[in-house]
Amino acid sequence: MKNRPSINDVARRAKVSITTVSRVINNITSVSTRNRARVEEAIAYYKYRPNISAQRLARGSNNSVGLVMPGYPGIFHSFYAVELIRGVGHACEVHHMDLVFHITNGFNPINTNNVGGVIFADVIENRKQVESALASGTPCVVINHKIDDMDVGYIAVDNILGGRIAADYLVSLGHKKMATITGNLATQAGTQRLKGFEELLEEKNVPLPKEYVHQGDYSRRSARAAAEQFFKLPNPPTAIFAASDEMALEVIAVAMEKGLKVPGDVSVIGFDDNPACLFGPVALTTIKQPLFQMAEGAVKYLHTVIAGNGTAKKKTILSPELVVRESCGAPKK
Amino acid sequence: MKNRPSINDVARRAKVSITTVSRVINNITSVSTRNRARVEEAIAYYKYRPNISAQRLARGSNNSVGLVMPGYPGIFHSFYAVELIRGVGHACEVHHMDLVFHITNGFNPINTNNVGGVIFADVIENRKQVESALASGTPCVVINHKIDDMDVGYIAVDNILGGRIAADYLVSLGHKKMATITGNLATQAGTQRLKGFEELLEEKNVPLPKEYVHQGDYSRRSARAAAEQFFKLPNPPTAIFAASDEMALEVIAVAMEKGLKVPGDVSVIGFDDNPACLFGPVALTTIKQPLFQMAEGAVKYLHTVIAGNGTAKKKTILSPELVVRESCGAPKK
DNA sequence: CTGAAAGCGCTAACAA
DNA sequence: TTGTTAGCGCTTTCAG
Repeated sequence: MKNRPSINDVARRAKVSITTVSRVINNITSVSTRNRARVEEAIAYYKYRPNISAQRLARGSNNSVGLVMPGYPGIFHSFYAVELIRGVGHACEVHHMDLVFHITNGFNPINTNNVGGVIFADVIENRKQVESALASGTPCVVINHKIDDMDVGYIAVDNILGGRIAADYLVSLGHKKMATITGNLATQAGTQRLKGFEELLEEKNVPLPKEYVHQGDYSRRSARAAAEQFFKLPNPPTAIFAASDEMALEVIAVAMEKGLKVPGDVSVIGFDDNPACLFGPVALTTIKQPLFQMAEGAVKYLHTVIAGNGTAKKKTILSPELVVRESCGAPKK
Repeated sequence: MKNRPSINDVARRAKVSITTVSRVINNITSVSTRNRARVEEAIAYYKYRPNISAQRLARGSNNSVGLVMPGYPGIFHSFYAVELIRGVGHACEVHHMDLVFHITNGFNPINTNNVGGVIFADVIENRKQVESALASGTPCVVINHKIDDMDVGYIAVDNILGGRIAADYLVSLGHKKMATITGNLATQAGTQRLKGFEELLEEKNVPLPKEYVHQGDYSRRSARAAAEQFFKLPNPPTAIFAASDEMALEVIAVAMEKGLKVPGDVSVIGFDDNPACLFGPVALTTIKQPLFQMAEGAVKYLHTVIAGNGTAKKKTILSPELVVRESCGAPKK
């Protein structure tokens, strides 16, 4: 079927030993220019590419990274997941690593046997998986979830700060009645964005009544339910912080259906900085979270750990950033 | 670092030869119950998992599948891509195959060296990649693009039929002025949905003036531009067929911004059956395309080809289906 | 700077 | 039903 040229073919044609071929493949300098040229010629001639399985077997190490995504429904329809995949995919290409995908229910231990390292895209109920991966000696890094009680790398955004920034901005605009639609509270990002929001409001002595906090799950559907609740309230909020841009977009949609103006009647602020925010009827003000960079950072981390050279920073916290566009304004008098 | 138990450890503990261990790993029946039990005990004891690189090297075959996605901007923000990834990921899990990701610019030949087969998620300007993958002896299958002049498998939906179904439904509702926003016309799906739409209209003697055809690219942004054009026309259409649900959703959004009722003033029909269609202000009527199944089918195809047993159907065409919800009605008198 | 030789962990004839 | 033996294609000592 597939009958590829092997290192032997190349060596034969170049009239050198396979060792020499191996040396040029691996960029080892101690090869004479003459031999190097011959080998390169032969490689080109055969369009030779080393067999990775053989390399891995011989080297005893594996330069592929597993990306494990929690498989809850809807995860794949989120900007979050998709941006992560893009970022990880891109970084893997840059570092010449293979990307292997695991979509997990969170329970079965994932097979870390055939990857050099694994990236967990958030950790929800799958701590066990991280533990067992770690136990097998596989380098791990988790994205967007701080874990300080395990010896695992992470790269996360400061979600508490994100919640605070949102609240602070709204307060600075003069709002007194601010509501929030949380993310999935099973995720650390969800609880922490809420926490930051609450914290800052408390510091500013702005009350946050229970009916102003609606538990969402990052989905448009949950945002719609929440928004409808909010607008039905006898004393509706003048500003809404949604824990994801997709939810924020849905809030705007609901508001417009009800004949409310954004930001005239109600201000809306999101979280993510999803490019989709630019194209709706109102450009969304949001908290930018550097997802793509987190993904890249995770790959880089594994890359240096697997290569075993240099030291990789184990715990990284990135800062979110306010991006002001059109969806927030001062409250109506 | 990673010092895994090998087949030797297992054999030693079970007091059998490594061959026997190999046999139980590979579910070969000719092993006595006693030995099988011992081996299983040893495997459990060491939590042994075979080294895939070694298996692949020894077998000379590779059970991983590469998924190559065209890397044009926005691809990853589309329902299409995401659904495909989900489907392929799921099917790979079922078949115990690894999924390796390639995001390609369409030009560099993709490295098929380390995969047993490759799935092309559509083919745009990357025919060359398919050719070279095929030339290297790698089984290939392309999704959503019929290619009859190459010896490659495909699994596609009948997009011409899809366009026809949309037009037919609109006509049956009594519409005379129907417009369409096409998909990216560099994709086969884009041109064929348009073709089917045009075809049927012609058969029914309904004119399709040039200003009723707007070239889109599956993105919300392009749909917005198109919709604004349509609604500005002195004689605007009473129904719009968008080649993707995301575009259809945007058309509805624009319509509502202009104070038009859907479906009262304008009917909208999409393509995909994206679950997001259920949650907007108006549930979207659409043409369902079985993306998830296409993805699964592609994996199954490769699986049987790689395993080399049984015959796999090389060319598969699936039918799209009309899903009636709320966004289409009869035209206003 | 170069090559011979010994594996990496596993599968697959082939014998027994 | 079992084990012996040769590799799969590559890296890596170790001599030269």
